[in-house]
Amino acid sequence: MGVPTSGQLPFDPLERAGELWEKHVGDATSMQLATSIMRVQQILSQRLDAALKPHGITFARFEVLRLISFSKERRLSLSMIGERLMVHPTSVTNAIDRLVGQGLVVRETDPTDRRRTFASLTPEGERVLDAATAALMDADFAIAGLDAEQQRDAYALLKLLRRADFEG
Amino acid sequence: MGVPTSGQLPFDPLERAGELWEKHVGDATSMQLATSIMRVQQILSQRLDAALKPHGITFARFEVLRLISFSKERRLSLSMIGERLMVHPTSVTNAIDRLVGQGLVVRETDPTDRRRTFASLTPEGERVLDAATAALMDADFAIAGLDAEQQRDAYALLKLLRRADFEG
DNA sequence: GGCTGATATTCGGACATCCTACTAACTCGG
DNA sequence: CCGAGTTAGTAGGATGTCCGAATATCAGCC
Repeated sequence: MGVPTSGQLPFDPLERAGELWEKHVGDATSMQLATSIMRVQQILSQRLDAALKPHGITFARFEVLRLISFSKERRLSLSMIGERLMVHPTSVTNAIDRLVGQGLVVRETDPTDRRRTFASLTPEGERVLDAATAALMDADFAIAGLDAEQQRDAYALLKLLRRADFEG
Repeated sequence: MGVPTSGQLPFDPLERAGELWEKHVGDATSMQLATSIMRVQQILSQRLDAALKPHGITFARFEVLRLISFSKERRLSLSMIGERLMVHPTSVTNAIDRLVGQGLVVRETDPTDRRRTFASLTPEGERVLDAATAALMDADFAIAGLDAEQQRDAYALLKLLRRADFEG
């Protein structure tokens, strides 16, 4: 099939890359971790999107729906969504456009500041969010192979890499 | 600026998301790790591409150049590149198209199997690869905040998540 | 030897992300 | 009270990734 997840290779390509790097360049520790993070994200993204496919959304759109549903007034400005998800404003516009097109979200202009646009869930959006949440929990968020303690350890280590981005 | 890396938030949005998830849904461990991986990849990708920008390539293209240079005969078929980097064949075609357009790589048809296409580095490709490698090592592959032991720990944990994809 | 199936690559389309630039609207100081 | 600067959102373009489908070539079997 040629699909990246088919994995016919009899060895771990990242281990191989590390050996070659050590031989030709030098210490491979940081290179291996950086590359590893890129690969794992790719794998995870595919698994998560596959789990959500029956519900017609992607993980990126799921995160938007979830964030809106968690807000106190059940609506959020697009800029707030961008800050919380740490994505570019244009990415939010793109996601909201699609969600509106699917009938899962509606845009409302803030009367007190007409630059601002709120996004809120439609009843259908609520239903899809609930079903998608159940599907992701059922799939354990594609985190297979790590027990709860390892998951927390990994989270703590990755948090150190993110630190610089939420402390200024 | 609205840039995702500017981070004006006084709190960690992933911690906040975890608290809300625990309150409204349930155990947040796997959700937090999955989301964390997505975010860290995004941050890393931006840092790595920024470090490579002066050299005119992205991290995706850097990986292709590096892989070719490590091969025994200093050339690789596109399918081999896709397997090793665990990306879709069309992604390889895309990357090679751009590298050829930049004059860093050349395509050659395998005379013994005319379905196959080899990619090899041009002298300019070698130069750019060396300079890019130095830039990435200088930036420590954007892995700031983790010492060598933590980096190896994180790598080992992430490897467990990848396992299913290189063992069939 | 030729037909069927597998393999290698490419084409076109869909998504998500970024960046730069633009418009509209708000804020604040003189 | 009005102009300069800031903020919110969107438009257009570039990258990279995936998928499905098409093309070309090779391999094996009868």
